[in-house]
Amino acid sequence: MSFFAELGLAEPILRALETKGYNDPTPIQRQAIPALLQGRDLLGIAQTGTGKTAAFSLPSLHRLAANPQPRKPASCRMLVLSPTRELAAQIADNMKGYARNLNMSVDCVFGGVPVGKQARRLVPGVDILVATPGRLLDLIDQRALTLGRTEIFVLDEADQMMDLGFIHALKRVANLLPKTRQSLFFSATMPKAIEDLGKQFIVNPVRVEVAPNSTTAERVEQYVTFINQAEKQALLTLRIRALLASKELDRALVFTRTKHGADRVVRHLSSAGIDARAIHGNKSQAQRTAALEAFRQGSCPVLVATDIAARGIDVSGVSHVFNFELPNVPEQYVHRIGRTARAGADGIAISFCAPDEKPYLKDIEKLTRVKIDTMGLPENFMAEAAKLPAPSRKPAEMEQDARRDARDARGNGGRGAGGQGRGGEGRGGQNRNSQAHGGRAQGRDGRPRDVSPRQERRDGGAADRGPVRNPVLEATLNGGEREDGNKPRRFRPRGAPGVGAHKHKVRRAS
DNA sequence: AAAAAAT
Repeated sequence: MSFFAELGLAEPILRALETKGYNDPTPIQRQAIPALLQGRDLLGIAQTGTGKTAAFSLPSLHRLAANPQPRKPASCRMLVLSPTRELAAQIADNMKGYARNLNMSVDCVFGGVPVGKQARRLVPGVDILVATPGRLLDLIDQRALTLGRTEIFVLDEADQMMDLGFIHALKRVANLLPKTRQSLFFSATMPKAIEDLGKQFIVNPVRVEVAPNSTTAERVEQYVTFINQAEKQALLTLRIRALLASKELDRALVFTRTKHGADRVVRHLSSAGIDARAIHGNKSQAQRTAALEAFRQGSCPVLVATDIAARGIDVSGVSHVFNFELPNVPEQYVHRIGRTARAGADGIAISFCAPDEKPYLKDIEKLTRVKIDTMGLPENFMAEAAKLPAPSRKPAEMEQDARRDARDARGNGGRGAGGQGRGGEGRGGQNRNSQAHGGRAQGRDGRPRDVSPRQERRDGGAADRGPVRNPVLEATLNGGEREDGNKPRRFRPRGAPGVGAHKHKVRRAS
């Protein structure tokens, strides 16, 4: 008999766990499951890779199954929100596994794919719905879904979901949920200010914390190499080449600060003969899915990502995490390196730190209370670097596209309608390129774009950036206080000159 | 300052 049985989980759930080969509950599961079975609200803080998904899934499934309800049209009994599409899909997959012996439907909805099919699937209602915020609200606005019968509300990566960019959507969703419900918030990091903000969504929560706030996974060996920005690319290429040659590297995840940066790194690695793919928010959903899948399956050993992949993504065999640039939010470092050393494995995290990034490194070391060891440059670095081939040039037309996009994002917001429908409904995952080049999304000059959802995203962003970024409005929403603990930022219209002099002081008051 | 998330 498994130790999960002692927690009081129902037999069909125990059998599903057996199938998966799970015997021992992790610490967060051991602490969270009894409280959740009682119906308590919960604030769960745990390192990555500690089984958070099961911690909220198992007791929730148990409670839903213990109180069976006929399915109600356009409603869900349990709602799970995730900050990225990939994470939502992963959570839904896991939950389907846990629910396999129960008569319980699990569905997942997110943007970047046709909405029609999703809306139709919701017509009879589902038991468990995993979603990203934008598409969820879209479906609600279309009357494809109501939340009036939702019994359990789960917020994964809760700290990120309460960040400026998400808080609006979150508040809307929370207002649509019944007052009496069970709410569960999970995250690996939970800054105090965010935790306070969360209290308006959650009632007298049990607080479960299995590791000190913001600690990094123990089994990750962490290193930092001090290097100029201009030399980072050569260093990354040489390091990965050597690690691949010596078979030390199974899979490597490389984090960059920007989407363009991720593409640039991929071009450099590719021209050096290293198979790498990029995943970031400017890629079409099909490209994102394909890149992650190739990385999972092992056909592509190097995935270059923005922070889109920093959280939650669970790929086994990630032996190395490279921080090509250091994250400026120190919590993000914890999430990033948590992509390695998952489920008992070891991992190595190597960060490249340019002179101007040293303050970030300091913040990270302060947060994690770890002094990160220095890793020197490889032997003959300069000579070896000089031998590397020049990267394939980014096509000039892409540069033009980028400039035009920037202009569009500043100016007219009125494109929206052009991006409709593009015949995607029946189409499966692959071959989405032809779609991007097909029905829609040519530039104004009619040239097809490399990436389909970008333009819409930009416009949408421009349209709602004003209110979301407005600290005055934020303060109002938060009851008169800036909840993030930062000094209010001055609202500045796009394109207006900034206040660069404060750059460093603003970042961290304490 | 960047990234993510709807069309």
